[in-house]
Amino acid sequence: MPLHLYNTLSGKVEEFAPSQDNTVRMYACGPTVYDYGHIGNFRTFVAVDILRRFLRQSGHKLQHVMNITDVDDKIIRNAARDKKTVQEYTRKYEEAFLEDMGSLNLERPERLVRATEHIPAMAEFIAALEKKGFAYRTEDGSYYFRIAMFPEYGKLSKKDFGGMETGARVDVDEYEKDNARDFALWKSPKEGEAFWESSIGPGRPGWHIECSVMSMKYLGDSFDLHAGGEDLTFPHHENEIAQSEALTGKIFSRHWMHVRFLLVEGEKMSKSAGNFFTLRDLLVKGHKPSSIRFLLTSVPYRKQLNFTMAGLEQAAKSVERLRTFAARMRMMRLPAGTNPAAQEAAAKARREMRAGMEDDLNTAYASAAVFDMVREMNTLADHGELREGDKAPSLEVLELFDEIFAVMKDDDADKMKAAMEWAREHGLVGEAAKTISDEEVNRLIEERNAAKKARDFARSDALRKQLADGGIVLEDTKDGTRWKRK
RNA sequence: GGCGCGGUACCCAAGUGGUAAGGGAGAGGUCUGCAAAACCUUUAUGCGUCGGUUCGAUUCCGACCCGCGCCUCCA
Repeated sequence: MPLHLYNTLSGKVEEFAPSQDNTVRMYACGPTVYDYGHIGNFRTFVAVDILRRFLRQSGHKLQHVMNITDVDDKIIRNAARDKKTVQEYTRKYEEAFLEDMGSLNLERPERLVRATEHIPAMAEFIAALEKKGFAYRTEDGSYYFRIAMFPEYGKLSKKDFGGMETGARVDVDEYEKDNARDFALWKSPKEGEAFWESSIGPGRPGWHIECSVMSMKYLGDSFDLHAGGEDLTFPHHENEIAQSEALTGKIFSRHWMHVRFLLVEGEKMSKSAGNFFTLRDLLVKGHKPSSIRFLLTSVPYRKQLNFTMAGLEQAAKSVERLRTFAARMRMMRLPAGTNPAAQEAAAKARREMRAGMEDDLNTAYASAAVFDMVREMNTLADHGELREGDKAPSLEVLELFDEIFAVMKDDDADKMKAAMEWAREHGLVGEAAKTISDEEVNRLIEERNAAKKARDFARSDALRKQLADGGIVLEDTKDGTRWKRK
């Protein structure tokens, strides 16, 4: 079974496959770097990451382009306010974004491209549109796209713009435009704000043109998939289609994927509602990046996800269950051989996980398949029915799972520590709690085991308490002591 | 108003025309020096409400109620 994905353009779930070379050419709208990324941004980026990881697991090659929008009205305004260049202003947020991607185990797209480095190409693109009659220049030197020339306008967002004709009398509030719906391709310079010189005059690019130009430059006139948050469907993506298809006469992107917004504590996230969280806010508050990633993946991308602190706790426990199981499998000493029941449990999990992902990236179903296996293996292990040869297949299932979900590796502590250091540098928090090094942990565990052996339980419990105070949780098993960071 | 999505146990959530996955939480139990982990049992005759189609509907159709999103360069 191949992957089936919902396509906003057709409004249906369709089989998805790259059109050439087994390489998926995809473009995802990236961040506008005017601030730190928030949890809503990251739901979209995590969903795209899940897609790309699953495509690769399915044997496809990837050519994934993501833009960094480092020029827009807000950036230009803020940069002017702070008396900085646009580049100075955006660079720190761009770096922060890349760091945040790392925290959430988001893979780097094959290409990350900055809008400001493609301005000449944008100007040329606009000039070509003007030549074909799809764009016009207004008196102040701005350029607009003439929607009336593109009858398919609205096909992505399913909006009806019928009856809009060139010169038709509409309620125009911006008198310079031919039609109120015409959108800006290029904006003439404003007093005191940054602008670029170009072949079509001075100014700055509109938002939509950036994505058309960069996607086509690196992926060709037509490519396989374009993704973004649901709010981008209209007008952003609709406008990209109009610009690109007007120019080339070819299909722009064959497939459109839109990720639904998340809610925070049941409400739309907004600064005024007090439920606005950047990724950094959460890390500094002590939430693990793996919990955040797991919560973000736990609800399929087309469903609204209610992001709550309780949900974060639950996600943390779910991840812990999987990690504990993996550790148990690795440590357990078992008799040689295999158990057919265990072999089948692993095979089934593998099948079901794949089936779930192929069904429009049903991450909830896929992870349920893994949890099913975990329970069955644990039961067999408890009953002494697991064999040495059963470990590898179950660990392989976890590896396949983690190629996509990427939450198994316990590197949360390091990432959180980095976030705390950042927060401290920015005066957002006081001193971080002391952490115990791995070496120290192992030394204390040895000391405790010696105490246990001597049946000095008071001493051993004191040592465990000491470790617990440092956030280290111990588990004694017959094959030795396991530990993890809380 | 236009377009669209959703309402499943205490919470999150999958799913199907034939009788409710998974995770978390709660309760009881097993194991263990204690703990942790793990396992077992248990928690929806019920899937927003009311009708209809059907041998049979949570799943299809209709109406209604509730929540939410986009339509404002907010992912």
